[in-house]
Amino acid sequence: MTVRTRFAPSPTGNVHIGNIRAAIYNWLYARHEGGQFLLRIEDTDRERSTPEAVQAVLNSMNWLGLNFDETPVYQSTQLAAHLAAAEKLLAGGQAYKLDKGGAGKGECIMFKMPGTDMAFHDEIKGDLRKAAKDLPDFVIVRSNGTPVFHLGNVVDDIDMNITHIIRGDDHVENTFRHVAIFQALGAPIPKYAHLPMIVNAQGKPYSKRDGDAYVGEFREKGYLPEALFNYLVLLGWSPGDDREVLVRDELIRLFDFSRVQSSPAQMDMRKLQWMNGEYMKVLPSTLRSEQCRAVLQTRGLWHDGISADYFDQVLNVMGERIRLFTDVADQAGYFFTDNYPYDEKSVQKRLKKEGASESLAAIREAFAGLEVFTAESTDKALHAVAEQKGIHPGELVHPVRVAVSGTAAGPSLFPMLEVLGKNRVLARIDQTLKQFFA
RNA sequence: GACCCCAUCGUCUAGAGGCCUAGGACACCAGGUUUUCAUCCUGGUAACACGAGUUCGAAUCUCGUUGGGGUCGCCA
Repeated sequence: MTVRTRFAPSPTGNVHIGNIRAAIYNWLYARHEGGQFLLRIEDTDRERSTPEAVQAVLNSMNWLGLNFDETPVYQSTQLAAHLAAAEKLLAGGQAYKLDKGGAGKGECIMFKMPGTDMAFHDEIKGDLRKAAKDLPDFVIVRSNGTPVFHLGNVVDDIDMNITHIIRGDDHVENTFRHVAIFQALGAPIPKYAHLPMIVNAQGKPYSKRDGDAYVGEFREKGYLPEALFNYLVLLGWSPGDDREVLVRDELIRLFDFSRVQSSPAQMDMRKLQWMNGEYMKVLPSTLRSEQCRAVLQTRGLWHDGISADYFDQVLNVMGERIRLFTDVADQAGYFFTDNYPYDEKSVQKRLKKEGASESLAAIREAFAGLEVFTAESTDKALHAVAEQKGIHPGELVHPVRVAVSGTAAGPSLFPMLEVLGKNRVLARIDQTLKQFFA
């Protein structure tokens, strides 16, 4: 029998990182086994389900490359099947009608638990059991005639021939109920795997307040889907050796429940960033520049005057300093606007110094006289000035860097000057002289 | 509160009784390279929650304690 897994999100907002990891594990396992990965939208909570939220789910999955097989099932269309199952249970005596009273709600349909102790095997947690007294009957159809989650969930899983249910830890308790329904309906019981939760930096469950918890936010912050995918897989699973940067095909080949952790894991944004850098290193340059340009556009730093050649040079000179796409705006914005901010600390350290203005002025003169303005020629010119003034080249390098970029950190100075070009460099030195030494 | 689950460096983890004076990665610190930053190289700090057992021997097995988490809806 071929393995069939599913991701069954309820579309009620953004896609949480914990949910998407469950989706990833479902996807990985199905691909590992050569089976199918299905999508079911559990949109029966009419109050909260919105088309936008459904689209958010689809977007997140698509971004991460979680392709699904077959047509997605919208749970709201399965109402008749759910109610038919309830009728069957009623007819078989495994369910009964009851007026639980209160607020004049009328009769609902209760599922009758077997009345015995229950147990099921979890692929990650091992054997889980529960005493009969802790397994009370529960509502499967509301008094208004609509099916409850437990019923719909199980009926749909039967309908979709799901063989493995991989979901969050928070469903462990539900599983006893679900197993009972499978049995009552005469359906084979799927295998279960409950994933530990992902907690925030305080070790607490993620809440709305925690940023970074939604898939879309990682995308906006400039992360690569491959990096997030790799990182998330490693959050709760390891291949058993020391490898960490594993491409998708390797993950598919290696993934296995026996190596899934059973304790909760914390996100470490710094490690995620490191991993993103690893993937950034091997990203084809056309994709890299496409994404970088998109960031500049949304930040309002892009304009038509930026030539493809200039843009290429900037990205080239920035090199591996761009670990996130947003770094191009955060660290290299001065390449795209003359109105760049001066970093206060850098100014204090490199400009507000004895002789800095004279040095800048001297360099400006030397640069102005250059016929060709390249990394080599500016390098030569700067060293000549240093020698002439009898100072260390660094005394000139640093002020020039801060003058033309506003910051003390950045690419090698001379290649950077070449990219900026003579006109810009001279104008920026003038501007700096005027602003800080006038 | 009841029931269930979990517990190795700051974080993610390796470890399925002797290979563990506990390994790797990120982060951090120090040094080297780089006239800045980053990269890169070298080195370093840092953990088996606690207590009893079982055993010749326990991070690994058992029990307890403590701490954390999940669930207890006519939400999903």
